[in-house]
Amino acid sequence: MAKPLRFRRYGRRLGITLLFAVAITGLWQYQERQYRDDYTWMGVPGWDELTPTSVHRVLRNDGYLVGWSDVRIGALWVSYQVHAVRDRRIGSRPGFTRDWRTLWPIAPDSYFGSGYDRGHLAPNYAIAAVHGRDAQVDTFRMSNMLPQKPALNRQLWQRLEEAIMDHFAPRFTRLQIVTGPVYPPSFMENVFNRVGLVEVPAAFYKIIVAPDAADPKALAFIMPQNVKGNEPLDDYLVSIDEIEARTGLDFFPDLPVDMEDRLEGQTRTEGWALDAVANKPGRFQ
DNA sequence: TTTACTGT
Repeated sequence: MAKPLRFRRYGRRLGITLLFAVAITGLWQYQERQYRDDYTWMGVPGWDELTPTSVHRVLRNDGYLVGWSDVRIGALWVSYQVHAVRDRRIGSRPGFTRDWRTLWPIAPDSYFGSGYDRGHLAPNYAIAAVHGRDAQVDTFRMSNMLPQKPALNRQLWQRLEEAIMDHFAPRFTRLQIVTGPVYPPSFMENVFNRVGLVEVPAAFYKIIVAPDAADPKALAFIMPQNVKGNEPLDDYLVSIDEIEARTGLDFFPDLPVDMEDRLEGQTRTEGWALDAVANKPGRFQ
């Protein structure tokens, strides 16, 4: 007699729990889709082949998404959008913070004494100017940092980020940016090349897309760690296909096939006026 | 000030 009653009660509790789970999952997925639409174009980056070094999970932030790898112990990509802004003032630089979602202990002081900078993937200035203070604070999470040589971080890379906001963004309604690391071909040969737990990339890529142009345009760069900093930006132009080959990632997976070749298979610079900024000196010399 | 960071 007691048994069926207990079972009924248990069943009701299970039903309520399930209902909650469905509701919360639905809400979460709705929010997830919202984020993906706001921060990506033609789909979230994925992987071509299921290998340990290409698997990642998505961390959502205010203003940008991170594809986080628990094998590299670092981001494989960040995705965000920018547009030209009239008010160029931003808040002061917030402090670096731990990101508990990574589970790996990566502290703000983990890079101290390594000779590497804590290089932003989603940049402080652009995210702050376009998406506001909360988003700016999120860019200082350690999950958004990778070890970057000072000459690259403070000069060549900084010049590219400045060109995006000052020169490219005003030419189009909005830009979709995807940026991240390029690792050496052999995982085992680089496996102990780490700052703390974070694997040191050999180079960094940045993809810039103007999606709303009548004929969508893309620019892509790969910049190695060892640069002087004053090189012309266009020395590092590549196709998106080359970045896909060197990272194992698949960018803009929802692109129609005919557009894919034009956008990803070639390096086309017309419409960007790259010459006007390629040799512009950096702010920090 | 308005674009990086550094055992500040």
